Amino acid sequence: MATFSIKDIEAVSGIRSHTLRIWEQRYGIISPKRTDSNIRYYDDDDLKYILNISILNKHGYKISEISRMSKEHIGELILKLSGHNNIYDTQVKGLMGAMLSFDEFAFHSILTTSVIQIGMEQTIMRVVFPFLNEVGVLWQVGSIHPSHEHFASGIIKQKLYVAIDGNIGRHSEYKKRFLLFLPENEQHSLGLLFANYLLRARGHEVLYLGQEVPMRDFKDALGGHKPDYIFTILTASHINIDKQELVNNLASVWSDAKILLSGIQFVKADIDFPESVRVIKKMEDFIQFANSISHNYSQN
DNA sequence: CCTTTCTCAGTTCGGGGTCC
DNA sequence: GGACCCCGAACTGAGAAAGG
Repeated sequence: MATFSIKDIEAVSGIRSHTLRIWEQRYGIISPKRTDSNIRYYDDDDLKYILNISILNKHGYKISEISRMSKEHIGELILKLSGHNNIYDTQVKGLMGAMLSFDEFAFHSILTTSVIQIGMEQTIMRVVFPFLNEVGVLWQVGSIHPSHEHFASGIIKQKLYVAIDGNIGRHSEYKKRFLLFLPENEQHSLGLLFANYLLRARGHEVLYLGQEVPMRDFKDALGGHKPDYIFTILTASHINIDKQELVNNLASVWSDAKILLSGIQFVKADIDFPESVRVIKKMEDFIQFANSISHNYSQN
């Protein structure tokens, strides 16, 4: 079971640490365990409970009122709120709680409800990415296990696969050909998968090679597919790769294609980008680009 | 109806301890 | 040694209740 410092709780829940202490003192609302030197630490259940309290509090419930509610009642109210409004923070906190308790049903239903309410794209942009951002905060401070991240990203990927499936073969007359891949050792495929979905939803043809693609296999795929665009993402800082060489290789390997690069490692890299290369700084920019090449596209 | 008082919730301050 | 944590007390602001 993971443990969290009061600072971790503050970072994830948005509740200031002194406020947490005063809640504890005045309302006995949470009673974290203490180290031998009297420092508070919180477990998964505590964090989930605090996230729920924070949601109710933001929806106007008084803290004194919440302190008198049973955990079951709080759970019921949260489920109601997640289902009946589209304030994204509620969904983000809900996903966090579901992840920490490995509650697959809750995780699925929050995502599904959101997709029904605001569509797949907005769910990814406004709920999933902010959620992953918060996971990243906990990840950096070492407060969650890899299993939590795998659990969450597994379900999110599953949702994306289903959504992608629904668009297979639906090509528009203005379709462009895309080749999507991740360089060797780059593991974070969610962004690429989302790009796959965005493009297919707009009627483009996508050859999705996924992660761990060696350059020679990549070259084999090019001849058959003849892409108009090649898109890749590089985010992981630990990858020992010559980025300039990778960029040069990509620019020369299929000269008919434009190269689209995204991910922090390209965005902040000190590289000479050939003319055919375009760096996409944010996912919003990719969506804008995808819209600009997609005639008559309207979301959802 | 307006002012005063009370209640609630969050913030600030100061002093001391713990951790890295 | 500096960042972080703990605690209690006092302060602040908003809103509700009381009362003249």
